Amino acid sequence: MKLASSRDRAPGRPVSRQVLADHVYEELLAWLMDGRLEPGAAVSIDGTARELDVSPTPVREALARLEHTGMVRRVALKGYRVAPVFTREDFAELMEARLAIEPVNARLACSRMTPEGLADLRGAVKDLETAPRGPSFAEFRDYLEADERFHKLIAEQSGNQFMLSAYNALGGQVQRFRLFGGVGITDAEQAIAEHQAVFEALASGDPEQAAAAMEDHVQKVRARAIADAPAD
Amino acid sequence: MKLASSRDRAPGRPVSRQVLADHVYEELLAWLMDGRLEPGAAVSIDGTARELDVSPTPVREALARLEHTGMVRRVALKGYRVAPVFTREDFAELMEARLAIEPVNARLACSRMTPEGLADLRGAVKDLETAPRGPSFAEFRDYLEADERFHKLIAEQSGNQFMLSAYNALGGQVQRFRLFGGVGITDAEQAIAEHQAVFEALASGDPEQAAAAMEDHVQKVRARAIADAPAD
DNA sequence: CATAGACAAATCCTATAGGAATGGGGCCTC
DNA sequence: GAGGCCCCATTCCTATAGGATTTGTCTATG
Repeated sequence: MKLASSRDRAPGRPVSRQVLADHVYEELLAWLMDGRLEPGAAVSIDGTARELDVSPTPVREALARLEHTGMVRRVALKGYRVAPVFTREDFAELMEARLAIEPVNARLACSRMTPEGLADLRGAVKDLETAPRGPSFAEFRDYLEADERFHKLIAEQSGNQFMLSAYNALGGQVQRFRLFGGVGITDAEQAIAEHQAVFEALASGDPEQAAAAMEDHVQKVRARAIADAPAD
Repeated sequence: MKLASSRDRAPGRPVSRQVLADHVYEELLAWLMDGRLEPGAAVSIDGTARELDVSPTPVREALARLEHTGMVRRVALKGYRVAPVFTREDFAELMEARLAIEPVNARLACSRMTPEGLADLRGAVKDLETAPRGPSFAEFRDYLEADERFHKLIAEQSGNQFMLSAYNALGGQVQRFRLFGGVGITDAEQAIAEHQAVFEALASGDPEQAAAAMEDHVQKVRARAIADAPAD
């Protein structure tokens, strides 16, 4: 594979303002979410560099950033590995944390919601409704993406950089993908209804109602996931 | 300055299992907390490498990790800078986030508290009481360290890796140091009393009481800080 | 057959070198 | 005198090379 290097761009074009390490970072992120890198698999620095046709230096920098997100783990002098699979305990902890953080985000976002923010949220809900949700990963990828975007938009609209950081620390983007990695979407109808409820609560302008709707949603997600959890 | 390289160790001695990038990371962290690197100051990769007598590669890796903590910011092709100073809005957002996260941590920690955890907390409170708190940074450094340790211990004792990540995402360790950078400690007596209250609530084993004590503490910290906030 | 030791390949880690971009200072032009 | 242009020093960014470490395999020995 060959990444676009900053050297390759045509002269005069607006510069990309992005360096190779950033491209490598996003490429690795895509690999993780595509399931191309399975949990526990080793991520060789030199190997990845050869694969992407870059030198190990930017790969090293990209992995250093990824490590802090929890998606890969590093052991000194041994290299990087994709973080291990989610256990039931991990899932329970994640939901506990989401219950602590996301209703607060909804409450804050509700009181500071802009028309543009509402429009973005409406778009995410729409995408959630129309996204295909077949059994294979490629088919429900868009669904999960819209789900994640909905929650992330609320975190951003909270207007609180630390709440956004805390939300991001949950690793929502990827944890979500990995959670359903072998399961598929079985609760789309209910989940969509709950997202609509959250959206309407936000649109209504009542912060407490928004927080309650979000809490209800997360709790129901937890209940459904526990009900048909895959074996560890 | 010269960092200990893995090459320097005597043969046969147990290997350090730590690489140069880790040393650089911790050294930079210390610089940030010592105030040796002021907000807004540029952190040159090559310059830092020369200063620490290492090559730029491990410095680059260390900075990539630091960036994700919010302590330094990177602009592509321009380099790293220490994150700008806290504004009043930043502070308000931080306290809002702490109010959302820390009482939950206290509640969880209370129900899962171990005797060892309680002993550690007791030690942190003791250190808080006995730490000097003079006007200069070096003098109240230990005080802030004990304060931070107290809250971090509770986050760890929560037994929830995601709540701990969320807490760390607030940048507690450093934000705290930077907050009081030019102010000094003026509320030690009240703060110590509140920490003792939180500790006793945790020791009592009543999760709701622990959460309430923590919420009370954070709200009072906010109130006091707003009262005598430095000009932006 | 099991185990310990040695060799080899792969990998990580660091240093060095050089191309590329940025920022500042001086100079020229209008 | 003001504005624009060019040059140069500094710094970032990437590639390459080589030493150090780990791991798998193979062999020899008890």
